[in-house]
Amino acid sequence: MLVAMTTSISVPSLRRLPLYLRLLETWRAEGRTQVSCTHLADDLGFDSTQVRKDLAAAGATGRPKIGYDLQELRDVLRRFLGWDNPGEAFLVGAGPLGQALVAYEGFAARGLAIVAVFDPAPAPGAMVGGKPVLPLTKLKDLAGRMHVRLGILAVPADQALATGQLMAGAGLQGIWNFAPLRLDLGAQVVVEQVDLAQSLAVLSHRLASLSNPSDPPKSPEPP
Amino acid sequence: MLVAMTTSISVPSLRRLPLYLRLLETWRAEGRTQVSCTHLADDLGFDSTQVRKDLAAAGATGRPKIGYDLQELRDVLRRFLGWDNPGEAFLVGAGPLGQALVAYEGFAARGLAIVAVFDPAPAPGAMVGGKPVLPLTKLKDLAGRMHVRLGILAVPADQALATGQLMAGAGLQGIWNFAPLRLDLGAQVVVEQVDLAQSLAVLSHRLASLSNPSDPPKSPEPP
DNA sequence: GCCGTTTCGATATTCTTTTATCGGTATAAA
DNA sequence: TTTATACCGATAAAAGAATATCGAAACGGC
Ligand SMILES: NC(=O)c1ccc[n+]([C@@H]2O[C@H](COP(=O)([O-])OP(=O)(O)OC[C@H]3O[C@@H](n4cnc5c(N)ncnc54)[C@H](O)[C@@H]3O)[C@@H](O)[C@H]2O)c1
Ligand SMILES: NC(=O)c1ccc[n+]([C@@H]2O[C@H](COP(=O)([O-])OP(=O)(O)OC[C@H]3O[C@@H](n4cnc5c(N)ncnc54)[C@H](O)[C@@H]3O)[C@@H](O)[C@H]2O)c1
Repeated sequence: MLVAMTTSISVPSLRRLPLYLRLLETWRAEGRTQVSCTHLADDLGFDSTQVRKDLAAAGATGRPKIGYDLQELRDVLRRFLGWDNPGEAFLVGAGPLGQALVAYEGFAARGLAIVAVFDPAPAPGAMVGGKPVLPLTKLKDLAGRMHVRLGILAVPADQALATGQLMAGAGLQGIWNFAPLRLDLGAQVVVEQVDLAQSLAVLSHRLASLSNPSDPPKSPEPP
Repeated sequence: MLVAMTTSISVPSLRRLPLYLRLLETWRAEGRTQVSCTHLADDLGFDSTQVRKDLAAAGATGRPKIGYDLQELRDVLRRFLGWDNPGEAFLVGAGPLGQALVAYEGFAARGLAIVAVFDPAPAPGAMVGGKPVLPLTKLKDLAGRMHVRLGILAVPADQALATGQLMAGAGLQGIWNFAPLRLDLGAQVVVEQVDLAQSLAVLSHRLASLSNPSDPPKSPEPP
C-alpha cells in the first residue's frame, strides 16, 4: 500500500494528469521506455518544474539523469486516477449526446465502462450502441445489485435535478453531469459538471477580442 | 463604443460568466428585473465579491442598494462574450459526437449557429440534423464565401491535426477542438480544447479518494 | 577514476486568484 | 428628516499556483 499523502493535489494539477497520460500512451506505442519531465513539458507547452510537481503529487518518483520509467509512470498515474480497473457506469438519457457517449470507445482507456442505458419510457427492444435501453424504474434495483457507483447524466436541463436526485437515491456516489445546470445533491454525492458553454465562452471572447483588439489577451512583442 | 479595458479578464472569471448568464435567463423568464451579486453568489456557491469582480471585468455596472438591471446585465455579458449576434460555424466530422452537436439547440442562445457540416466522403444526399453533409473539399471555398470564422472539430484523433491545418488554411480563425489531442496551429488561430478526460479525471479521483479516504479533499469540520 | 551533462527534488520568488474589509450611495420606512 | 438596510465599488490581505533557482544524483565518455 502506498503511503498516505500529506497534501492534496490541486484541481489544475489533476486536470493536467490526463494530458501526460495521453502522451505516455503515445510514446509507449512508439517503444520508448524512459521519459523526462523536460520532454513532457516541451511537448505540452508547460514548464518542466510544473510537470515534475504534478507527477510528484500523483505519487510518481523518478531518478536523476534517467527520468521516469514510462511504464511505471503510466501505471502510477492510472492508479492515482482510478483508471486502472474498469469502473462501471450507468448512462441516463439516451438522446443524441447519450448515444455519442455510448459509442465513444475512448472511455475504455480511462477506466470507464458504460454497462447500462436508461431512459424514461424506452420503446421495447430499443437499443443504443449495442446496449438495451432500460426504463428508469429499474435503475435503483440494478444499481444496488451491480454495485455501480458512477452515473452519467445526459437528460434535458429541466429534468436534470429530479433525475440526479433519483440517481443519488439509487446509491450512485458520483455523477458526471452534462446538463447545463448546477446540480446540488448534497455532500454525499460527487458531482462533476461538463459545461460546454464555459469552454465556448473562452473561445468566443478570444475570437471577439481578436477582431476587436481593444483587449489584447497576450501580446508577445519583444522590446 | 465602450472604453478600452486596461486589464484583461482572467480565464477563471471568463468561464464563470456563462453560469451567471444562465441564471439571468432563468430569472428573466420568471419576470424578475433586478439582480444582486449576493443572489447570484448564493445560488452558485461563490463569493459575492468574486461575482461583483467578474461582472465588473465584463463591463457591467450596477447601483448600490438596487443591484444590476437584469436585462442590461444580460446584454452586457452577452455582448462581452460575443453571444449577442449569431456567429456562424462549420462542423467538421459527422460522427456521433458531431451529430449530437448539430442536434443541440442550446447553441443558439450562445450565439452559435452551425451552418454547414463536412465529412471526407459523405454519401450523396447524406443529411445530419436537417443539414446536408458536404465533402471536405468544399470547405475552403465555402469558408471564404460565407466569411465563417469558427470551426468545430469532431474527427478521430489521428485525423485531427491534418484536419485542423486544413481548417486553418481555409481561413477559419477559431477552432473548437473536441478531439483528445493538443492542437498547435500557430498564433493566428485560436484553439479551444474540449477534453472530457480532464473532467473525468477530477471525478475519478474524487470518487477514488472517497472510498479510500487517505486524501480528504475538503474536510468541513467546525472546531 | 574524473568530469561534463542531464535531470530529479526541494526551496524560494513572483504572479494570479480568491476572500475579507471598509466606505459610500440609494431606497424605504419611521 | 432621520435612520436603518442592502448593495456596489475599491482596497487590502490571504491563499494558491506558476515559474525560477540551486543542489544532488546518475550515466556516458575521456
Ligand atoms: N447534444 C449536445 O451536443 C449537447 C451539448 C451540450 C450539452 N448537452 C446537454 O446534454 C443533455 C442531453 O443532450 P441531448 O441533446 O441528448 O438532449 P435531448 O433532450 O435530445 O435528449 C435527452 C434524452 O433524455 C431522455 N429523458 C428525458 N427525460 C428524462 C428523464 N427524466 N430521465 C431520463 N431520461 C430522460 C429523453 O428521452 C432523451 O432521450 C441536455 O441537458 C443538453 O443540454 C447536449
Ligand atoms: N463520441 C463521444 O462521446 C466523444 C467524447 C469525447 C471526445 N470525442 C472525440 O470527438 C471526436 C469525434 O468523435 P466521434 O465519436 O464522433 O468519432 P467517430 O470516429 O465515430 O466519427 C468521426 C467522424 O469524422 C469523420 N472523419 C474521419 N476523418 C475525417 C477527416 N479527415 N476530416 C473530416 N472528417 C473526418 C468520419 O467520417 C466520422 O464521421 C473524436 O476525436 C473523439 O475522440 C468523442
